[in-house]
Amino acid sequence: MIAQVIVDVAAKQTDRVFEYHVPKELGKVEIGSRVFVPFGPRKLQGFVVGLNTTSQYQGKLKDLLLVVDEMPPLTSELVKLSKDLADNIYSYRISILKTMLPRIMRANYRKILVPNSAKAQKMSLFQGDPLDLTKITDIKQIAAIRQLLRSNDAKVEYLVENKARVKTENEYYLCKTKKEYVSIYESLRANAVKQKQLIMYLIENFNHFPLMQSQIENNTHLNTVSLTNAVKKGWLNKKQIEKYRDPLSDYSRKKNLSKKIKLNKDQKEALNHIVPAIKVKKPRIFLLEGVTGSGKTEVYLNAISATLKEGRNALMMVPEISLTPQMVAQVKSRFGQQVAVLHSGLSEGEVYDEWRRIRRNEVRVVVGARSAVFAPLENIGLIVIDEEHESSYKQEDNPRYHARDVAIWRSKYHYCPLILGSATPSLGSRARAQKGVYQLLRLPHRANKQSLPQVDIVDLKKANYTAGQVDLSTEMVNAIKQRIAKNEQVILMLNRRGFANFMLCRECGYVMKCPNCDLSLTMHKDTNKMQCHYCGYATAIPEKCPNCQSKKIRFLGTGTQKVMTELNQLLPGTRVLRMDVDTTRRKGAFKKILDAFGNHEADILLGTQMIAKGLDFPNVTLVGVVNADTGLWLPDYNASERTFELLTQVAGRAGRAQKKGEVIIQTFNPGHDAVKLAKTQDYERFYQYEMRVRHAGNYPPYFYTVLVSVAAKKEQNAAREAFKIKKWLQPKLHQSTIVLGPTPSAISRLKNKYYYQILVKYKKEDNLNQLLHQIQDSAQKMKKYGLTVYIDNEPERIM
DNA sequence: AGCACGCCGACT
DNA sequence: GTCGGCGTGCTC
Repeated sequence: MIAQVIVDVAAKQTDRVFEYHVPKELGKVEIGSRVFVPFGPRKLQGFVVGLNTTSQYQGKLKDLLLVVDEMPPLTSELVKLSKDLADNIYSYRISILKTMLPRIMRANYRKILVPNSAKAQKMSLFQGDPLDLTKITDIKQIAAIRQLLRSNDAKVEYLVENKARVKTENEYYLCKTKKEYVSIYESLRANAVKQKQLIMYLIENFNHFPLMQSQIENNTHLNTVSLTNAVKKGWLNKKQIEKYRDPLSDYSRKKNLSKKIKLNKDQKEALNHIVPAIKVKKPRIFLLEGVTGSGKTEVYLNAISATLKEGRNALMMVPEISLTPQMVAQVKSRFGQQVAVLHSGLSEGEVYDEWRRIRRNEVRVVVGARSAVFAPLENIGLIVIDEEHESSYKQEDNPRYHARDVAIWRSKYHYCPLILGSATPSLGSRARAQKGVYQLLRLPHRANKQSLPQVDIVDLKKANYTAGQVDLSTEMVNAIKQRIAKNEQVILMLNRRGFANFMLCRECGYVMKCPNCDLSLTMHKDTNKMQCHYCGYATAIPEKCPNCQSKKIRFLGTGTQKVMTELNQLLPGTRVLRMDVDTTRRKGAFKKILDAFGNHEADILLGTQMIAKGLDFPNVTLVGVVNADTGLWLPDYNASERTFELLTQVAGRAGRAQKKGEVIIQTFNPGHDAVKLAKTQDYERFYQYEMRVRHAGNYPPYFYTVLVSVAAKKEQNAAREAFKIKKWLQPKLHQSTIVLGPTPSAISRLKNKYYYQILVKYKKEDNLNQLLHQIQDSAQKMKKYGLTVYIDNEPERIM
C-alpha cells in the first residue's frame, strides 16, 4: 500500500503529494490520517490525502514512520475541502489542513545531538537531558559539538513530537470478594490507620465500585499515596479513563432552562421555508434578514431542532463566541450535552477535547467562531451563520478563507440548507438574495412587539459642552442622568475601528478627502503626508482646515479610558464597567463583566465595538454612541456599510424588553447617509442607497476584487515589484477590468516591512485564477530577495 | 521551509 | 588547512 502525503512544509515547491510505502505492521492508515514521515534528513508531520496500490515514483519509496492518532483526525470531506479551498484562496494545502485541526495537534520539531560511540556515550555532555541544538548559543560548545560530529562520535537526530495529550483520571476496580477484604482488614496492624480506613471504605462501598479517584478522595481523607499503595498490594486495580475538560461547566450550572418560546407569525413563516429544505436535503441558502430583537435566534434553534429530529447534525457559526456568552447559554440550555463549543477563549486542551467529542460523533450541535467552520462534524443537516455580515468571518492572514464560503461549500457537500442571518446583511449577500441566488426571508418586526428604539442624533459641531466635557455632549450626559435616576441601565459605545487617523475640522465638520476617489485621506506620520490608499494621491498634512481655514482641526482617535475619566467627573458615584481589549484580555473576563452588568452591579457599560453585538439586557433603555465618525471615513469602500451596521447593531441593544429604548448618536456628520439611515434603522433603504454608490464607484458587489500586496524591507523594492506585477498582469486581463495601484498600504510599514498593493476589480476573468497562481509561483523565487507576495481573494480591508 | 552540498574568500 | 557565507537544488 502506498500513501499520498501532504507534508508539513508550507512552500510552493512542496505543495504537492509525496508518496510513502505503508509498512504492514503500522496499523490502520486511512485518508485523513495524521502521520510522521521521513523527509530528506528530517522527520515531519503529514496528512494522508490518498491511498494507492501503485506509484509512478522512480526512486525508492520511504516508509511511513507512525500513524499518530487512532482515528484519522480529518474526514474525507475535509481532505477534499482542503484541496478546493487551497486552489481558491491561493494558499498552500498544508496551511489549510493545519487550520482545520486544533492548534495542539501541530507537531513539535526538535533537533538533538546523540552520542554515536562508546567513548562519546560517557561524556558529560550526554549525561543530562538530550541536547537541543536549536537552543545552544555558547561558542565553545558549538565548537565542541562540531568536533564530535566530524569525528563521527555524535550525530544529529531529528524529532517530531505530538503535543496533543488527553486528560486522564484514575478509576479503581475491586479485585477481591467482600470476605477477602474483611480478612485483609483483620490482618492489618492496629497502627495502620490509613490502610484500615481504606479497606473499611472498600467494604462499605463494595457495590458502588468502580469509582473515580476524585470520588474516593472527596468521600474520605485518603489520597493518591494510599490508593497506589493498595494497587501495589493487589487490593485494587487501576485503569486510566479519558476525561474531557469541560469548558461549558459554567453554563450547565445555570438552572433557568430556556422555555420554548411561542413563535410569532414571521418566525413561523421563515421556518416554513427552512424546515422543508432540511427534510428534503436541499443545499439552499437562506438570507434571514431580521431587525434587531426580531428573534432570529429562536428561528435558528427551531431549525436546529428540526434537523436533529431528521437524524442529522447542525453547525452554528457565531462571530466570536466569547462575545456572546448569552447566545451560547441559550443553545446550551436548549440542547444540553449534545452541544460542543469551539472558540478562542478556550485553552488548547479544551479545544482539543471539544473537537474530539465532535470527531467521535458524541455531539450533534457545534457552536463556534470562524475556525469552527472546519469542525469534523459528519452528517450535517443544517448550517447557520449568525451575523453573517461580520468581517471576523474572514481570516485576515494566511490562509485567508471566509467562513461563509467554506460553509457554502459544505452545504453543497452535505446537501443541507444554510441560513445566513443578520439585521444588516452584507451588501453582497443581500444582492445575491435580490438576484434569487439566496432566498430572502424577512423578520421585519421585533418579537415582543416593542417598537424599535427612538434614535436621536447629536451634531457635535453644534453640541453644547459644559465644563469638563470633551467627548460627551450635554444632551448625552442629561439622558444618562435621567436613565440612572430611573434605575435603568446604559450602554455607551466608542467606535474605535481601524488604526488610520483622518483629518476632521471641528468647526465645519470637513473631512479631508481624495480628489479622485471620494475616500478620506490617511495621515502618515512617517512621510508627513495625507495619502489616499486607493489611487496613491498624496498631499501635505494641513495646519488649518482647507475648507474654512479654521485651526480647530483634529486627527481623530479617542479612548475608553479617557471617556471613563470624564464619566467619573461628570457623574460621580455612578458605577461604570469598562469593556475593551485591555479589560477583557484575561480568560473569562468577558463573561464576568457581562454577568456583573446583567446583575445590575453597574449603571453604565462603556466599551468598544465588542459591546455592539448580540447582547440582550432587558434593563438597558439607553444606548449612546460617543463618536459615530471614526469608522465613517476610513479609506475602505465598505466604510459606510460598516458604520451603518455598527450603529444599527448597537441601537438594537436598547429597549429589548418592556421598557422603551432610546439611542443617542453623537456625530460630526449628521448628514451622512449611513448615519441618517441608521436613525430610522432602515436596512432596506440603506441597501438601495449604498448599492447605487457601489455601482457608481465600480465596487463590490458589482465587481469581484482581488488584492495583491508585496512586502519588502526596502520601500523601493516593494514598489518596484508591485509595478512589475501590474505591468505583467494588466495586458492579460479584459479591457473592462480595473487594476488600481500600486499604492502603499495604510500601515505602510509593519514589522519593518513596507507594503504596496494592487487591487484588481473584475466582472469576469476566466484566467485570473491561473494568472494569480503564476504570480504566486514566481513569488517563491523572489523570497530570496526578501520580497513576499500576498494574494487576498475578496478582501474585507483594502487599506 | 530547511537542509546538504559546493564554491569562494578569509582566518586561527 | 578549516570556517562561514551564500547560491542551488532537493525532499517520496
